[in-house]
Amino acid sequence: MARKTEAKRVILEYIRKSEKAVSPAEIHHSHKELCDRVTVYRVLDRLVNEHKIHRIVNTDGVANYAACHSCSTMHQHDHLHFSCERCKSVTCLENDRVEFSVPNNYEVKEVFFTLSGLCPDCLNKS
Amino acid sequence: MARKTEAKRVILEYIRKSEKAVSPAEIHHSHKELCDRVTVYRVLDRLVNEHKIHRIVNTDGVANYAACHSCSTMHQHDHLHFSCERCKSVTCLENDRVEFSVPNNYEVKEVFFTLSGLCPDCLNKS
DNA sequence: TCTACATTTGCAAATGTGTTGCAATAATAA
DNA sequence: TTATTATTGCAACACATTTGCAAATGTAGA
Ligand SMILES: [Mn+2]
Ligand SMILES: [Mn+2]
Ligand SMILES: [Zn+2]
Ligand SMILES: [Zn+2]
Repeated sequence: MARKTEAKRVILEYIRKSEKAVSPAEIHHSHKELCDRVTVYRVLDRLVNEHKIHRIVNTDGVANYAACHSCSTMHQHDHLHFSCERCKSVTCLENDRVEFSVPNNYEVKEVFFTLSGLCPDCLNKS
Repeated sequence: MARKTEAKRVILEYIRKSEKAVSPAEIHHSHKELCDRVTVYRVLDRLVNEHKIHRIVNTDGVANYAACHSCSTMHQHDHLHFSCERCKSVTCLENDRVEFSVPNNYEVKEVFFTLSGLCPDCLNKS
């Protein structure tokens, strides 16, 4: 049975309050006293398994995590993600869905749709 | 000015002949005497900049590379990719295009559409 | 063909992300 | 309260990718 721990509570709260998806390194840097770096990874794994957050692999290969909004029994994330090439931020575009055809003979379990370029912040500054 | 080197020629040829996208590690393992591991990375970077190949980040964060077919002046890859969770293979589904709406206030430069699950080979064996 | 020189390479070392083993700690069911 | 077991910290590991620098090499121009 899953236990309530401070690390889990604080990390989930942090992810839920964040505008952007966050990386394990970001979480650890902003909560140095909370727990070890390894614990961050383990807490994130648990939260993903409990459908509280989802994992987005950035275009540079680094994992980022964002809150789930309607994934009670299974993950359902067919929305777009935006990866900024300048500030490296990852944003869920929850309202932008994507249409595609499932290829023959493949069993699709998850989908990852990511656009990259410049986010609104970086676009303003340029 | 870009130079013709053996490493570059052989690596490009290998990628073009491959059915699946290939990782730097795969390239190096199958061409041990060709060049150093670091050179593989550098050659791949150059080939991407010259629009000869494109980079696909697998769902496990590892980079894979596949040949470009019509990217003379800039990369244009709005096709689907499939990432097999069992054998880790990455396949370009060049014929499967994706429809999406460009979000407001974002400047989109590249798109990455990846499905994950089981590829035909692994589906057969299960 | 020869030469100058920028590009490319090898090697060693570093960085960064993520994982694993194990003993100590702490949440919670009973 | 106590027993059970999930969770944690720490050290060590695995692996992908990058960096610095000196040596090698491709090629434009003499
Ligand atoms: Mn999302
Ligand atoms: Mn492709
Ligand atoms: Zn940005
Ligand atoms: Zn497969």
